[in-house]
Amino acid sequence: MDDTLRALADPHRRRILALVRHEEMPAGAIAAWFMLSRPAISQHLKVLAGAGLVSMRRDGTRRLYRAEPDRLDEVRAYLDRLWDDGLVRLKAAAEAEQTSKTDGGT
Amino acid sequence: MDDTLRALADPHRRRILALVRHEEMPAGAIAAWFMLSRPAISQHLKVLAGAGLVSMRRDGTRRLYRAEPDRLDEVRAYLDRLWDDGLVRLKAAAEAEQTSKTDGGT
DNA sequence: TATTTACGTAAGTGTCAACTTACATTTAGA
DNA sequence: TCTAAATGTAAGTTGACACTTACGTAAATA
Repeated sequence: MDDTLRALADPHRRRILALVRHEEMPAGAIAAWFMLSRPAISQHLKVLAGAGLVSMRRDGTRRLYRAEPDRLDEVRAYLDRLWDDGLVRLKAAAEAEQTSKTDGGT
Repeated sequence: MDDTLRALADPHRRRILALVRHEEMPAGAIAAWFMLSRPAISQHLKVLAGAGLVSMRRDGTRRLYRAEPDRLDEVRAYLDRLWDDGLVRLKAAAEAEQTSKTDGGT
């Protein structure tokens, strides 16, 4: 979830998500919409894929990306719980331990 | 919206939000839950306040913080639009949520 | 096999964000 | 007014991140 929210925190990545939300699109076509280098887009796509927000399939030399709605639904569910649920306190404590483990040195 | 999503991208700030989601809490009490310096928490609170996710009121020397649910509702609405340009999925979510409480939405 | 096309990866750089300690500010009370 | 308590602000350091250019890789084609 942490990866997902960090991925969503970037405006360029949100634009990419909007582009591929309903139809798959090759990386080059995505990059064409931005005034960034293609490698930059490639790196953004990698972040989005790592967060589970997009999926990829090969088509010859091209790579077609498509949004993954399930992941965003999970974000929505998480935000709902963050607000309404009492369980979040426990989860927050759990994340605290996980933070100190994986995120040992910032 | 950009400020809000960046604010939510930090695990410490999400923990703070969970702590003050339903009752106001002084800054010191919030900081007591973390293994961070109080200035660090103070800065996080500033970010959250700047994003409109928490509000503050003075009580003597203390400052009581409280979550602002409206802002998170806006985040959810934004994510809905990001996916479907709103409409279908938002309507379904609204109807699903209508059972628990009445929510006007935007 | 050599070349072209489409794309990812590596390496390097500048900027920003999340901490720290030290100090300033505001309010309560003796 | 002086002190103590609660908190915010300033200044500085470190690490992460979003870029860039240069290079590597996989698939189609001649």
